Amino acid sequence: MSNATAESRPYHHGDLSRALVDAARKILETEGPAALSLRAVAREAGVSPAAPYHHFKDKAELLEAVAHEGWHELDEALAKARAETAEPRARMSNLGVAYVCFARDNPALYRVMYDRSRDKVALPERLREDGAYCQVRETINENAGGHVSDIDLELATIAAWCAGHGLAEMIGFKQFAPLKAQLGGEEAFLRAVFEHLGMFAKFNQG
Amino acid sequence: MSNATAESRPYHHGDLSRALVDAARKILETEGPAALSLRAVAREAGVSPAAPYHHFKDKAELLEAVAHEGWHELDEALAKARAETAEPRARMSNLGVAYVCFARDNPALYRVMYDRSRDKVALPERLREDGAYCQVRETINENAGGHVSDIDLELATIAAWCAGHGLAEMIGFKQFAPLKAQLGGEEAFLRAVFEHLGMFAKFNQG
DNA sequence: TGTACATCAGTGAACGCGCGTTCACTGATGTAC
DNA sequence: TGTACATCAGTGAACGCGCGTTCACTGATGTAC
Repeated sequence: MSNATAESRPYHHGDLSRALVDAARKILETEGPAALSLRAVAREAGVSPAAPYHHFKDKAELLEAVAHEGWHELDEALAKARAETAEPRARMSNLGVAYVCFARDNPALYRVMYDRSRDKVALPERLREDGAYCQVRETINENAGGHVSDIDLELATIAAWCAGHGLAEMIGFKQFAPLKAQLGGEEAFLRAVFEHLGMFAKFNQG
Repeated sequence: MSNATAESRPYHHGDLSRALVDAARKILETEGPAALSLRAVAREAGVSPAAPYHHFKDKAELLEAVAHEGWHELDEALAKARAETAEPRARMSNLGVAYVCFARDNPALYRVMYDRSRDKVALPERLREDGAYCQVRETINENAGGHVSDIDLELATIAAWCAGHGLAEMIGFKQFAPLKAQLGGEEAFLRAVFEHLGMFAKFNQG
């Protein structure tokens, strides 16, 4: 769809920004982050190497747009998972599975998202009230029945986030294949690992 | 120490393999993984760009050597942390802190270690009985008093490993600074997060 | 409705760069006799 | 102990490559009158 089919493409593209972000994501998922050059993106979008500069200041700005889109989609995936049940415990579990599955399905995008965040003061998802981080925090708060100090809530959210991130980064490791098979699939494996984290035990004892 | 001081260096280096690995690590920690080119390593070691080829087949092989050294040092750091106490619960906690501190102190090396592992069937540390992974597993086994199935032990180890990895990757995030200050330092923050993971609650209830 | 013209969004060639790797070479080392 | 010679471990120049970015340009679009 995004390749240059010399036949029909008009001189003006129509929505090149969009097409460039799509092209970047396609390259990311098919060839990995190392292959993501501005020239490759332009090539994939069927456009000259200079064209992207009419839409993005430089390569970093395009990457930023890609990462931003990734965070947004992660937000949506978590919101969807969270809405599937009203039971706090199950919500938490669904959230964890959804998070890791997002990373599994978009591994290169996921890496770009974090690479772009690493040196920022705030993670993008923290900026919005409906962001992924806040959804996790609110779900933990529900689990605790609301009776938890701000600082404990923050720590628990960080703990959960880190556990999810660690698992997300490792879920693709070939290493785990036998165990996954033994447990009857990847999601069962995921739930079993979360179970073993005994996550949020602190807030779930009552 | 590794710069070319034209005065004294003999034509033959003596131990260029060693010097190249050192140079690579220095670049890694001062300029980050993106700056790690073979040419930069040779430059840092004060040697021509072709010299490394007498010691490593290609760039990948040098990276491999660097990663290998990293895993080895991680093993040692964990062994040291584990030996500091005989109390299983404290051992586990120390192991977690030591792991994350290793990553914090060698962030770029840590990333290279995982980048080199990502596509392998087995993680290097699993291959040796005294490796980091086995140390974690054994400590969890101690916590459980030895009464735990193989599969549960494996799952718990993976859970702990992922949690540690997630925290290790995020520990440097500026985001956490206020919370660290509030808790009285990075190690206190770390221990608090581990505490909130409620890790190994499953095996610690008795 | 038609036309002049400013602006927008492309092109394609070129820039300088650093990279991984190879090559023919040479200086230093060590070993056999 | 001395010497011929094979081997080892460097050099420095060169290769082709893809990159990010800039430049002068031009075709397409939209707006004022």
